[in-house]
Amino acid sequence: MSGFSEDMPFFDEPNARPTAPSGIAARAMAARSGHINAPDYLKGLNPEQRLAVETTEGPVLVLAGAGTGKTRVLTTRIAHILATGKAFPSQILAVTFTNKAAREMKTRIGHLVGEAVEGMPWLGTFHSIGVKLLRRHAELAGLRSDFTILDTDDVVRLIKQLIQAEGLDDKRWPAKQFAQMIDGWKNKGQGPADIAEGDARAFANGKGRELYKAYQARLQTLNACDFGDLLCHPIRIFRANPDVLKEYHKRFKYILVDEYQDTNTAQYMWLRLLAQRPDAGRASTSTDLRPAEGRKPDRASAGQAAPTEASERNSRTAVIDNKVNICCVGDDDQSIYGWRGAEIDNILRFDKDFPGATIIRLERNYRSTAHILGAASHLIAHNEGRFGKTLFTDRDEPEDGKVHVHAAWDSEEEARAVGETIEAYQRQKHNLNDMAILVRASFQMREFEDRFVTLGLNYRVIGGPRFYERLEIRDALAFFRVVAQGADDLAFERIVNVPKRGLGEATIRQIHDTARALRVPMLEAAAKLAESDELKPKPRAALREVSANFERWQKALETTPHTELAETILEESGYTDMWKNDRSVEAPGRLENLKELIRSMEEYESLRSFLEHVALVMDAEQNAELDAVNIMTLHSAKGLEFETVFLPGWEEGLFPHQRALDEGGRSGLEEERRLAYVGLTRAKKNLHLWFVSNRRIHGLWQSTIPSRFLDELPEAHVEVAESGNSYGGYGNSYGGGSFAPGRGGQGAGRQNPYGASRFDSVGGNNGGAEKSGAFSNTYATPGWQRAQANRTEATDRNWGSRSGHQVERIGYGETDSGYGAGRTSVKGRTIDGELVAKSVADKPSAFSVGDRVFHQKFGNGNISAIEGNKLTIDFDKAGQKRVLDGFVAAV
DNA sequence: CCGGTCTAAAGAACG
DNA sequence: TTTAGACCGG
Repeated sequence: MSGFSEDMPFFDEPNARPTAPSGIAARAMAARSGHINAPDYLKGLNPEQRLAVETTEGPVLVLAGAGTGKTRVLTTRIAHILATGKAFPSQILAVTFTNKAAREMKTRIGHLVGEAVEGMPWLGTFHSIGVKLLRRHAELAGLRSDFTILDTDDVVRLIKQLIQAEGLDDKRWPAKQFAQMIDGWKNKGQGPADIAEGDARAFANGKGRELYKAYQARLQTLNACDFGDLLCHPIRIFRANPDVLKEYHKRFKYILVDEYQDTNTAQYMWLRLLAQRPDAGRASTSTDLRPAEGRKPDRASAGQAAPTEASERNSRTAVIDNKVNICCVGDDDQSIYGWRGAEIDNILRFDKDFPGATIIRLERNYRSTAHILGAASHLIAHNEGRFGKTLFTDRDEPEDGKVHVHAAWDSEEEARAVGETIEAYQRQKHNLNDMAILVRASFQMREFEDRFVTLGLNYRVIGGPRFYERLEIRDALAFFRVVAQGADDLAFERIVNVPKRGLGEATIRQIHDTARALRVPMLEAAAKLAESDELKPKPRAALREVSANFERWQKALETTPHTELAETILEESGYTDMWKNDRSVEAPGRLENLKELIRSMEEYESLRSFLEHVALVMDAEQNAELDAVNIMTLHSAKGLEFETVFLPGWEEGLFPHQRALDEGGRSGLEEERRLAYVGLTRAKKNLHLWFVSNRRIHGLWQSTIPSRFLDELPEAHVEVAESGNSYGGYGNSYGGGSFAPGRGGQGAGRQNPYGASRFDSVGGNNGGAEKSGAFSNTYATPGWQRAQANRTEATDRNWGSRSGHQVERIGYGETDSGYGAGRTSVKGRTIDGELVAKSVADKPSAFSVGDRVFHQKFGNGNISAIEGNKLTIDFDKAGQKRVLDGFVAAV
């Protein structure tokens, strides 16, 4: 058992019996004696869910559509395995992607099974389980078991050093870019030797592979690894050490994977290694697969008497012990992380990877209204690469409204209208917490925030930078890291001159060189240098102090409680003082955060375990008390649900995003469509989509055309609504419905869905007149016409500020670009009839400085400057604006 | 070492 | 338009 240290008991099963509490065990036994009295935990499952829970043996793929009870199935399945005694908690490997999901599973299993979950050591994220494996077998990967986990920021800094060490220009070859490349390789499970020649050549004049190698070597000397290594190292260890792998084969009787559609190639390989059995599929009692000594093959069959169907299946299992009991749960239609390395193919070819797999579809949706489901299903049906599921619901309540599509003139009006609609809901006694605005790109948030601040409407931004990514937290952690792991050069470099001690670039360079020459960590090298006379007095004294500090702290590590030590470190290093003396607006907040950091340390037993959790699982807490509208990206909305959902920005170029189309082509478009599907299916009752005619992108006003996804919504489930403006008189419109009633779709314009849109004539003045005839369908209603007429005339109200307004930011320091005043309108553009539109490269403008031009929104003006196709124009009335040259005409 | 100035880039983000 | 990062001068 190489790699298992004494203090990490590994196959330490409780002797007596599975740890399911007696209550559950009793219920499980009752279940076995007949099907009439199913245990409580199975009650309330629909037939498909129940099948997914009870099909414990063999490979199973559960295709769980949005809102079909996926988590319930997963947790109940684990509870079922435990309750029926098929496995001990420690014999179940259950992986998720996020800490949140892992946490939720833990608590929900806890509710089902009682306290027994405490014994589920292998329920966690891919990464946390990866660390666990790697700590056990660190030496097989050339690491010590106290290795450090570097985050993205550390990695980039490290790579930058390497690039410079290679004598390369670090501006021409940005470290960030290379970090992403490495990440991509690791997502595919590729080491330096495995990467494609082309990839290796693409960076740093063909030095890509070398750099990658140097990077890995550097990590090893630092006794560190990056996130990707948490998967790749175990894979390599398993491959090179069959005996180690075999132990895990024996251990894990059941494997469960959440969100399987999001797995990347490395995760897939990792799972394959753990799931594969040397002679899988063949009934066998081969010695190497026998359970560990001192244990019966299967408690359930061995220990319980009644020969029921369940126990029979168990005894069969005991014979075919090498069968792969892997259950993957996911939804191919919600695969939205291809850009992060996820391989939707993993889920699509599950039955090829695991022959004889049972595929179970969960299509009964418990979340949304029939209209919402209808809209979402119809949209996603436009994708080709999918299993094909259709969500359905029994709900058919007359008061359920259709999906609302709104048009607005520009993004300001959009934010205004959404705000009004939210207030209207609020007057109907809806909680703000039950509402969410889901955007495609985070820069869209800005406009809503501005608006809500003006309105005094509480909101909360979810996502964004996390707690431990803040400057002060990262600094503090760097101190702790050096104390805990003296070889952590990156951390050392980060704080050696914090607060400023006069240790500039030159001194650090010198420490670096000394460390290299002596082959010791920088901390040690610094200590040596401080004693030598190679430095000038000033840096020498400073360095001496630093190394004395660390020496003292490292000694204290063994004797002092870690929270106390942490406080001492921050005090003695002068770090807290540094912020106390800082008079910037952020300083008090930073001090507060440091306090919070110390507070959160109390939950861990040692500095080391705390550091590991910080790297892997630390989230910013959010304030659920406050009633506030939720604002987040579509990506971070996956897995959530809200009573009322607003989806702004459904325009070509933004959604689907142009870059997704340019880089991903057809599959990029399909992923965008899945993202749209995710957005639609977040809504339980009310769903509002918005598109605008004008949006400012990177400071330039551009006209936009409605998203093709709008055209893909079925008319039967959609109605076009008047946009909220000052003419609407929204106050009491909900329930009564001032939205224009649709007439039932005739499907006009379906033949050429992407060439022209039935929204063309309403989204803006992009050639509406000539087109409207061809699209006289549902949307040619009086309400719609009115909305159009009003759209251009929308006026500002006198918005007063409300007292008690609160804003919460989860994370901080958003860096979104925003929109200012001024609007423009534009002539229409067409996109390719092909599904994938290409962006147009900047062409030099045909205009010259001084030309007199006309702009639909701003009127006449003179061009004062030209950059490529971007014009700066002094308008007679509207002042100076920057617009794209396609949007003006010569006068 | 600090602070002002210039430039380039600006999609989503898990651990 | 906004922003972070590099760059330069004091």
